[in-house]
Amino acid sequence: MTVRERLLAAAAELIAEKGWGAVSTRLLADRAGVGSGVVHYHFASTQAVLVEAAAGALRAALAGLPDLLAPATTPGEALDAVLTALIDADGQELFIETYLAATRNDDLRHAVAEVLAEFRHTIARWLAEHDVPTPEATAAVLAAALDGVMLHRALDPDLTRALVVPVLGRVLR
Amino acid sequence: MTVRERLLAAAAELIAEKGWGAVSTRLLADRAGVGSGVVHYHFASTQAVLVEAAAGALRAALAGLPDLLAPATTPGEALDAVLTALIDADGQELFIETYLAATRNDDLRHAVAEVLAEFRHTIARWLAEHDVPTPEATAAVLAAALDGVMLHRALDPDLTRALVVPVLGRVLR
DNA sequence: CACCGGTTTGGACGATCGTCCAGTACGATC
DNA sequence: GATCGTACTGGACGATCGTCCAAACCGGTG
Repeated sequence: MTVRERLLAAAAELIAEKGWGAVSTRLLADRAGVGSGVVHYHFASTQAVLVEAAAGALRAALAGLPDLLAPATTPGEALDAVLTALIDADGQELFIETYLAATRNDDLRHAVAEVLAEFRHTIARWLAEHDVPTPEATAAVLAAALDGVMLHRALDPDLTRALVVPVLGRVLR
Repeated sequence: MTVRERLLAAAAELIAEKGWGAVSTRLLADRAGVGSGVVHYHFASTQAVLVEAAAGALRAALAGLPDLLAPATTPGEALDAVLTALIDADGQELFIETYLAATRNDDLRHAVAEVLAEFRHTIARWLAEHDVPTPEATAAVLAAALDGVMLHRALDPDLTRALVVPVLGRVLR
């Protein structure tokens, strides 16, 4: 793992842990186990590290989706698979932080919009193949609902998969 | 409007505008049109202003909900009313910022948990009165889904009320 | 061995942070 | 008019911020 990669990994951890606005150059370097000056050797600015790390984490999460969705034959199975993956991901809060940061940074906004569009498209394709009505609109709302569940789960662990799937499953009928 | 209230109003604006971590003492005082020292005269710390402002905004939004929900007779009408109120509120991003900050501040966490529980309860009561199955679980998921829609709307204005209501309405049947 | 380009270090710089406090402004009370 | 308590101002303090840079390090080449 190169120093550059260690910095990106540290950034992803710290955004989720401390919040986007609380990740500083030195905190980043300390977590990566390097001197503080190396951040600006590999990146143009501290913000640039955060943006690249966040966009990378989003794309990585998206990459696993098709394989996850393929074996599901019923809406309940599909929902269950996606939710499990999202809950297991350590980056629950990272995603939310990234969405908020994207509203204030144009580079990040474009990256997030791209990933989000592909996420919706992947979901919509599965929905269309399984005869769910209005697949595009359903996918858009489902993506939002899933992120909302992630957000609320950070405050209320009782919002379990077993509770969410039956209710959200009604959307897919 | 007292200086104390002006500070709280400024805090609510700035959290939504700049993000929780980027609201500083002097930014707060400037927006409220007062000297920078007055913040620590009325409040114990800058964080305390943010917490009180955020909790107050959440409670204020919750206070209008019952009156909003009362005239609705169908799930579609109820959803439409709640979504309209949320979208019209200037504080879309304030709520999300507050949720994230609550994961890192115990005082705020308790305040948010309280408001969220009452929000769910209000929704659940309406659902039970209109014969929607599993009203408690449905209300919990609906609350999360609505916040998710608010979050995605900040990035994609195409996620309109007209698109969301029919899809999310399926949850209420 | 000397030398080199890429990598890393740790500290300097000015700006801004949260907090604190001596001093000012001002209506109420005597 | 003198005194007082509350509300407020603006600047001082040390800490930390992002950024930059001179110097050190280090494997590969002459």
